[in-house]
Amino acid sequence: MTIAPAPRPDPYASLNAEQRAAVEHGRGEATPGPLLVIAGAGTGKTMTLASRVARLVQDGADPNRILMLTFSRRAAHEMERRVGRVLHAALGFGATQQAPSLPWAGTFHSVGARLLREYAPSVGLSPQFTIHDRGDAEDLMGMVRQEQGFAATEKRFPLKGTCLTVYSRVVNACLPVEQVVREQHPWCLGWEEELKRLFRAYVDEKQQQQVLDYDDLLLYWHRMMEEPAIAQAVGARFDHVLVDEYQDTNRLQAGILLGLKPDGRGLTVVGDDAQSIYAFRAAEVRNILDFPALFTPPARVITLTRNYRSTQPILDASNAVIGLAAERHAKELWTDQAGERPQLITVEDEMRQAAWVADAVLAQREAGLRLTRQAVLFRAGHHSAALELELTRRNIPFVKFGGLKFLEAAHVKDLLSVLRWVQNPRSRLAGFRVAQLIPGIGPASARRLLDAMEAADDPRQAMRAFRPPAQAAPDWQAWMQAHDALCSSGWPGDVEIATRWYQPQLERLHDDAVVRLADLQQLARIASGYAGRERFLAELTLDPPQATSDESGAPHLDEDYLILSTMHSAKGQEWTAVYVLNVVDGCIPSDMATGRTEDVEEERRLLYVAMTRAKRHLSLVVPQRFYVTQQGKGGDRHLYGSLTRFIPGSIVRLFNRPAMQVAREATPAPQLPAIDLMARVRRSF
DNA sequence: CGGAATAAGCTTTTT
DNA sequence: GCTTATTCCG
Repeated sequence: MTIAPAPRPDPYASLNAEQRAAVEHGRGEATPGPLLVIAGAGTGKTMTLASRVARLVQDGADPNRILMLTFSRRAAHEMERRVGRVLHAALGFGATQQAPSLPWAGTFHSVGARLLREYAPSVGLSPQFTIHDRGDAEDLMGMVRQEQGFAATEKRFPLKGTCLTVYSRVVNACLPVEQVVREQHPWCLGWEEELKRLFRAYVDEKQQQQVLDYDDLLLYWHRMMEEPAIAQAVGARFDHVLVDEYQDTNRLQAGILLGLKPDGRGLTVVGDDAQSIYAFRAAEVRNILDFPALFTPPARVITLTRNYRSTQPILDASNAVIGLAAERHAKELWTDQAGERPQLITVEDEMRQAAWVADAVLAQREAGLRLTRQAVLFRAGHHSAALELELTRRNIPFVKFGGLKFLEAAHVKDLLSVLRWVQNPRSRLAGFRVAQLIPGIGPASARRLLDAMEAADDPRQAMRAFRPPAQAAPDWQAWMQAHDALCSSGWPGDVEIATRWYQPQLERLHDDAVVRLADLQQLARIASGYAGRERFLAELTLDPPQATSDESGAPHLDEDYLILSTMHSAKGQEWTAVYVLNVVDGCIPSDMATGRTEDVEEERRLLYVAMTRAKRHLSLVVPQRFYVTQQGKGGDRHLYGSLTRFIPGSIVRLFNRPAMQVAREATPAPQLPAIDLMARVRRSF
């Protein structure tokens, strides 16, 4: 049977004038000048960027020479999918033909890792380097902090996590230690010299061990681009460089881009200053505000304001919230879609909040809206705890984005450390962790072993020569056998060997070994999808599994499930119905972030991002009383919350406020959960 | 020296 | 609630 060629619809037909201008910018020129697209929430940003890439390829650009940088891995996947789709249509391919893919699409960090590995020999870096995630970096900082004697100072020295936060900001914002401490961590004033000494030791340690942390991936890339010859060579590999979510880039990233394309030709950046929510990670809004003036002639600026996602009442409320922001690129989103007003729901406490959301979700589902089209958003990972319990109780499947991580569980880190130590015997961190898993070996013996390995030319030989304490001898023997097997085995059998060695330690150390073993089997499944041990270790750090589901087991992909997500992880996503939890001062803005006005402004944008995720239904929930488990002194206590300062009286009128909460408070009768019995009966078949 | 038990903080968001 | 530093015992 032959398939008749489908009539080819113009893939660009649905673009509006501004989008089309962005897509066609510089067409016909060999190297288009720099372009900045200011794309408000829901204005078809991804579509526009994908169409521009497709247009370029269709006009003859080589996909291998297009660098597409995105902020998150999730966005990178999405972009690749969309580009593929537009290209597929544009080139008139049949159903079975593959559109060309973009080999250089990824996050700054992953592209950086790839380039660094490639150029490692010419910049004095070991191509074998391993990558530390945040947890590893913190552990290493902790080790150095201990070794330098800062753990036992008279006055309390900043904790390892704080040290790493300061260090990370120093690197990403390109600022001196003094300024970061003064502006971000004033309670650490007085420790500047010690911190600098600590950071020097930390850097030495990383180089000694041949590891890079997240910040290094950008820092080394940036430093590499400061060498004109290398910058020239790297820049010449790419005809077009496109950057998504430009408002979330930091100074290092901006510097990298400028190194790649000093005159801006071939450079396109897209973003929305109103959605800048990563200043805590040293993102620099000025990057996008100042972009046009970096070049002569200045970059062209195109602004997209027509919203295709939400209804006008949702936009009115969102515009009003962001309208009170101190400084921004003025733009008002508009649409021609009518709809209901967003809701402002007041409930008594977090329990009622969870019950209300569960009810609302089920009601929407009964009305025909699949769970995957609904999402619950919140400021911090733990804000969803009560809701998760309620959902589990009611058997509503859900998947949670953001918050706790599979890779951070102790047993998963143990197993990964085994693989990493074998891969890179100079990794002191992995070694320290693994060695102490062996019964009879503690910090002192581990240190002796690692010192010997560090001093040796061949660290593996030093390990074999190591004489452990007598009582540890049999277990050490078992480790060496596993180690040697791992050195000579193939992939993905490695994971099995490592697990077999680790299992007795797991059972000895943890009461819930069975549950944890299941996680390791999960890890083995993930591992089998990678080409080899090195790739697995490198990519797992940069592209960890993003969603974790509750312990009752991950829902199958074909099942319907509700989305729970932090507001940060919700960026770039959209759902038909969105519920925002804890819209209360103290949660949003978080009381961690009410110190400086910039911080409060970022929280405002965060609420704006959350609200603009909604297509048709938006509900903000305000519990009047919520539990805090902070500030240890008096233990847990209730706080009486008031509606967030971002929705003052003048804005409240843009919402519907059902009076139901009054009835709830006034009713002395015990609260019965509202259930849809009919629906339950139907569902049981 | 190793390891368990006890005491004492801290608690956002992500690559 | 969960990690980190100290203490004490084998």
